[in-house]
Amino acid sequence: MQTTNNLSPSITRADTVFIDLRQRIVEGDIKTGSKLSEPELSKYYEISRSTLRDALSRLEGCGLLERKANIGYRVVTLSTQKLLEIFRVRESLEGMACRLAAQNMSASQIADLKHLLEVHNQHESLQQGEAYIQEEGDLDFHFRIVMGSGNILLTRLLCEELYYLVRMYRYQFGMASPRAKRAFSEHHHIIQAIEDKDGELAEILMRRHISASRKNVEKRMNTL
Amino acid sequence: MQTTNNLSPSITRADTVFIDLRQRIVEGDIKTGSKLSEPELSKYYEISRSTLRDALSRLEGCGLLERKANIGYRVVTLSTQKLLEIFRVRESLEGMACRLAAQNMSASQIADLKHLLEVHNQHESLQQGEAYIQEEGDLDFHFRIVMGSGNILLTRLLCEELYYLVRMYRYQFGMASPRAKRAFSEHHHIIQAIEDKDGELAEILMRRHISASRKNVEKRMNTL
DNA sequence: AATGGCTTTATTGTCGACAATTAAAACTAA
DNA sequence: TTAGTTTTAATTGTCGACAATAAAGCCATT
Repeated sequence: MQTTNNLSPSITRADTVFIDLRQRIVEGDIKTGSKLSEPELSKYYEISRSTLRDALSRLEGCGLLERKANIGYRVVTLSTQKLLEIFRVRESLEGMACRLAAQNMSASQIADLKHLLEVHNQHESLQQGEAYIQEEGDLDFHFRIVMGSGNILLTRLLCEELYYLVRMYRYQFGMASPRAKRAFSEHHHIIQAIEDKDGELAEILMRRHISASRKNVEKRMNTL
Repeated sequence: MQTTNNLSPSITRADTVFIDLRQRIVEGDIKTGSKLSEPELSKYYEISRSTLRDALSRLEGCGLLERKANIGYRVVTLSTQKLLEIFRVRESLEGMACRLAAQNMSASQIADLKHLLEVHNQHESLQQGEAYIQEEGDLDFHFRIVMGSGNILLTRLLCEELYYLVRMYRYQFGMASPRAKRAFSEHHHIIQAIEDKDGELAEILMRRHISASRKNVEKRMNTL
């Protein structure tokens, strides 16, 4: 029997351009607030404007681009205000994700996550102050907990929309978090609550964890 | 000086089709899970496939359509499982919105909201059991609180993505909530907390309010 | 009759060109 | 020179057509 191959990638030109543009925007290669010229980009990627616009519309869906009728697409502008808004949304969504993860994560998933934490701890002690790896590790931790929630909608909102914005801020605002060790400890407490199947505590701890990062940004903002 | 008219609507063909399709999908005129034929729809609206696809891509961004490469767009399918996921997300996001609304809503905004509640109460006592008005009123209440949060990202996620899905479920699952009076009372308590600037309580009450709806669906699901 | 492969048809992906709108440049008048 | 207006150029919105892929129909074989 020929099973209807539901997992056929069928990668399309617009897909590859979408992924490449997304990376260039997140990493700041295409500057914040800059206008995207359709003729220019279609020439760059050697594709037609139609397929480019397909890719651009998806990037708008991710919240990385903004569009005005008859004017065109612009890369979103970053601001401390918007960053604080993201923290608020993450606090609520990831708090819920953590509560659900405590209910739904399997023993092996939890074991994997604990192992991941150990690996990150090794890295941290080896290359102390290496902010990049640290931050990527942090996001990896959060990513896995969201996946562990088993809530597809929640996962889509966080992993396919917000996290690209989060990475964009980290790249371009360069937040070398001074709370590395504390963050690691908080991660440890969170996973303990998940292991104990204490969803209520897990949510509280995750919310505090993210809220602390937000307050950290607010504090720095006030000193500037 | 000619101020650059930033508020020029510049309504485009794709915009009107987008809005019309959105309504037809939400109200079930275009059936859940059905495949959208681009040639057919472009003929129906008397537009080219290009501008139709523009509208469709935006509907995908709203979570009303799903797309597979080389296969096309389908209206999302509804399920109790997905509805429960929406409730979880709403519980977290609207809880946060309510907390922020308690901090940020102006006195006049709060007064307007209280007035709205009274109007809804009148309607409810006049046309008892008229589920439609009741449900629309409920969503209007939630809508205003989200707006009152002052968090643009939060507002975008809820009002431009989730609420259309919520209305779609209400139209097509026809949830004549048996908790009308209780819901009204809960709304009253929530706005009281907001008026008292008690963000923590406001969040708890809103979460309970939404959680109760979710449990209501879960209960009904078990009896079927 | 049912299954597997092939052919045909239809749909989506991609392309280039024209029309409508906006932004820039050039021009005129004070 | 500067403000306002007109003209020009560039960009986006829209269109129809072709190519690539998937679905449907057909035939042969078991």
